[in-house]
Amino acid sequence: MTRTTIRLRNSLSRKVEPFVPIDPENLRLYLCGPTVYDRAHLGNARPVVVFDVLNRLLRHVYGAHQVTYVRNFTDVDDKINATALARKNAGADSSLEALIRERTEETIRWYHEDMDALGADRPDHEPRATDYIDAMIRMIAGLIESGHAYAAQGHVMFRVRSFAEYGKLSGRSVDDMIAGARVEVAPYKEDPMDFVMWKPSDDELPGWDSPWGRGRPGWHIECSAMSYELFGDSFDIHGGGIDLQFPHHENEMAQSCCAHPQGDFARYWLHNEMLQVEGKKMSKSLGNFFTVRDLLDQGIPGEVIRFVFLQTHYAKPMDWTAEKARQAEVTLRKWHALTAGIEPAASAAPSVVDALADDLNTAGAIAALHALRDPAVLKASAHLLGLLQTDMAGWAQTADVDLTMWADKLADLRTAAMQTKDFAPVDALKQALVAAGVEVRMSKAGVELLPGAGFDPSQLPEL
RNA sequence: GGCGAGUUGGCGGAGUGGUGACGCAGCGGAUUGCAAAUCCGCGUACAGGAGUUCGAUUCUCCUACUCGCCUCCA
Repeated sequence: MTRTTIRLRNSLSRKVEPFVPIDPENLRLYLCGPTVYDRAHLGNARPVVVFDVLNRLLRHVYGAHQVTYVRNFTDVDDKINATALARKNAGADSSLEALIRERTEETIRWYHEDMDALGADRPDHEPRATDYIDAMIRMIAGLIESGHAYAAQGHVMFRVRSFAEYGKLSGRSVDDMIAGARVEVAPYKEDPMDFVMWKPSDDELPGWDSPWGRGRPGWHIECSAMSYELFGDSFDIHGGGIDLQFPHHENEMAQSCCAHPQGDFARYWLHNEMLQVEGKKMSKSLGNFFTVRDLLDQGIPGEVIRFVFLQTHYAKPMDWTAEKARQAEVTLRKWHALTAGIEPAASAAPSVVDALADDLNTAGAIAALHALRDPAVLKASAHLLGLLQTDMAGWAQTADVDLTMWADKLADLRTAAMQTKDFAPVDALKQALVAAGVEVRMSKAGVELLPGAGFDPSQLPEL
């Protein structure tokens, strides 16, 4: 049996390439996770869902135990520090370090809740930057030793000019970027493009002892250090939002490739495009900024959010609209009803697998799902996309309320009305039931009442 | 300024060098006391221009427009 060939768009080559794992028995997947300073906004969820599907596909093709999925938590960050400091100044009776830990713990808990609601499987490892400070220091020290970095005024900088490939991932040249003048010039920098790997901390900031004094790591080094500790000097796929391509991933690559020149760092880079809301960039200033939790609290099920995400290919900008959410809900309700109580088939439909293998064509996979006629196959295939999972079906389940009394009453009124030709009482009860969210079906065979989309038992009419 | 993505019917969107998916909405019909649900049927869309070709929505070039990233940011 030949194994499905997965094709992926590799940011490094800017082409869709066949995916060939380094070791088919040990696939390694790294996704840049969140900085845990606050609730995840909707855009944060996109790479999570994209990678969740990739993870499912890889496990489907290579075997569940052959894939290791890592997603980090960035818990060293000035916004976290600021929150902790604010709590300290507001009279909190703990150390700054404890307040920071408290803030990151609560944010991670929220993150888990919200991503779980989207049906995203937890990664195999979720390393926290603060647990890998030693590894970062080791890597930085090594880079200084090999001449790729230098210490100055308590900082350690990466010497961008020492890495000939710098700019390869994001398709830009160091000279062009300097010409663009969007770089910070600092006295401790040899070159304006050099970036910080380690920076000093004052007493108001968390810090760790290092050969360069008490300080904290720059942003990029954590992924380099953690991926090395967990995966070694080469791994298969590294992902994140397209906005991370530069500078974050470019810098990671520079650090890692210089620190471990014998390795490749990441073979394939997968970047998802940005999210928009009703055709516009999501931003606080436009007032269209919201979190995953906001949507969930509005009663939009996580599965619906997931479906909307998957309708757009990850490499295209995705537009979140209320109308899409509405349509997604209709479709999912239909499928849930179709597959309720049905055992999923042994394997997913080839049409769905093929669509996903083609650079994660999730929209094509959904199209293929629509074409499936066998509910068991539909269910199994939807599972590959993380849809129609039983633990997510709760929202679509029809409320478990016995409507027999109302059905009987309606049937009686109808029978009587057939004689008297006065249908007003029938219509009155029917409308009341519809208002309560009940779907009313009357036919020659009799009356059938089904709880519908907005069913609210408290709105049922009195008898 | 640098880099990149996109433009398919009312909306969302798949896909293809030659019989124009699918979903939602809409319309007509069957059915129904009326509806709902269901079933049947309908729509003649691929930004514009030039080129390659027997033939292009699908390939090439140009133009227009939209959007994103380049700064903490997924």
